[in-house]
Amino acid sequence: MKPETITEAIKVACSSCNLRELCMPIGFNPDDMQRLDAVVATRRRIKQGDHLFSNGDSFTSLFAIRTGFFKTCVSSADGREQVTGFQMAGEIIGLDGIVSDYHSCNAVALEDAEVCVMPFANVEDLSREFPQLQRHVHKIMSREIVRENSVMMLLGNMRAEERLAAFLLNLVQRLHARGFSQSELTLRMSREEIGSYLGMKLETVSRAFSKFSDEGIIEVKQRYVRIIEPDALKKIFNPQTCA
Amino acid sequence: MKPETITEAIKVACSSCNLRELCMPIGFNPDDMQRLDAVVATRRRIKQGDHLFSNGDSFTSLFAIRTGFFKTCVSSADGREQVTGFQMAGEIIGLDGIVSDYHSCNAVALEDAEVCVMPFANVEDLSREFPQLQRHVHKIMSREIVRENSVMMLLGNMRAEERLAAFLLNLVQRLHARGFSQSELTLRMSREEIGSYLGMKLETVSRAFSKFSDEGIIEVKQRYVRIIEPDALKKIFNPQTCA
DNA sequence: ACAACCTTTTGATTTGCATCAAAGATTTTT
DNA sequence: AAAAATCTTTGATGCAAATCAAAAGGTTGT
Repeated sequence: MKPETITEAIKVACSSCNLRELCMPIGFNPDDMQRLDAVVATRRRIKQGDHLFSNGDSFTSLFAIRTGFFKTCVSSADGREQVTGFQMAGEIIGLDGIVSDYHSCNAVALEDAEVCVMPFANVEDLSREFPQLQRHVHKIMSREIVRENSVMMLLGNMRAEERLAAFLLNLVQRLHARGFSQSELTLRMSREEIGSYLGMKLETVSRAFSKFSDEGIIEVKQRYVRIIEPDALKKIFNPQTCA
Repeated sequence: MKPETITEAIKVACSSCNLRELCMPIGFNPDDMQRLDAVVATRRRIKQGDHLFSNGDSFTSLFAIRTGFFKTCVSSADGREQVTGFQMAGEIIGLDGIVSDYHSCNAVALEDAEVCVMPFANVEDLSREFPQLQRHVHKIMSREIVRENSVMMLLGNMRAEERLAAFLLNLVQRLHARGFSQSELTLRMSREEIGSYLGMKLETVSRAFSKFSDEGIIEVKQRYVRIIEPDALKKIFNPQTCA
């Protein structure tokens, strides 16, 4: 492949993924845009199952997912694992590393992936010059805090089926925002990983899938899921507003 | 009280609380320090039980707690409440509001409190001038993300007694960092609020307290708690490393 | 000082999910 | 293409925590 072709491919991808919001906040002139490109130092490919970073690794960069799908997880000292999130194209991972200069979680590719490596020093330098970039970095971190707040609500207050309904609705909504179907998805993670994220065992996840399927709310075939009755899912997740 | 006295009190408080890390990152010259004081616009007193901000309020400022104790919590549409954190002097609340310009949680004073109001526009403006302040703001947000990761581990993987042990150890450690006792504390929150934070019912919290007390690990008298055997608590929280 | 209210503790019972177990389904390896 | 490994489903059983209930302890208001 010619270098020109690669560059072209990059431009197309950046302008069509959420990453654009980080790399090129709206309202920049071409000169600024060119300088903002400097935030991305390199690309990195990660094979399915490989770690992008691990607990204890020193922190230098944030990563913007170009393609692929990741999970982040933390481990307790006695080996229990908690999946803290699933990330897809356009999302940023590595924010956990800023506070102590080393990562406190693992980021594992659930399928072959490519990320843009953004050395955090670059991000900070450019943030001081471009208030829009600065604001954007702050929003990304705040968004993650708010997301985790709602996961705490799930884990602390919701029952198994409510958790799975919320999970499916969230996943399909994010996929839809990326141009995929509102009703169909292929799960990139196992029942066990879903369970770890939602604080339940893989058998319970499987049973909840089967229950939804029996009720005609979804169609499940292994990792393929089709949402037949989105309103029923919303009602399970939140009995009040959809009653 | 004379104005001079107030100013003096402020200086003393700022240099002795964690807030200093935000207002005056280490290594600044006196001129810079003076400009950094501009980040704090005003003070605000909040009475016990009052809201510092509520879900839906428009976001303009971060708040640094000078004195007092807060809880933050989110509510589901059908009224279930999840406490997402307890905050004490020197800690920053309001980060949830950055992403969408309005708050997505409630901050409630658990005792009479005073906060420094830091208009976020000021924070961002000064961050662009002072890389140390910029770095500090990033670290504060990252720290919150990492904290929430570990709460997810608690909620997803730990049993009731492990959660309460972790909670007590975390509380006493933060109090100790503020000059309080390593072994004694007075809880500012009810059993119900502890339970909401830890994903369990108030009766379960009470039973776990009683169990620890029966085992001689702690002494409990209502909201007074004395930690008699910190190592036993650590062992409950994490069976492996302290075995 | 008393009444009203709220919080905490403790006991009895229920239940949702975990655990244990085993059989299919799917993917990977050889 | 068979064999091995992994993932998923489903059933039977057990248990930790929720729920229901009531009393005791503490706080607030008049």
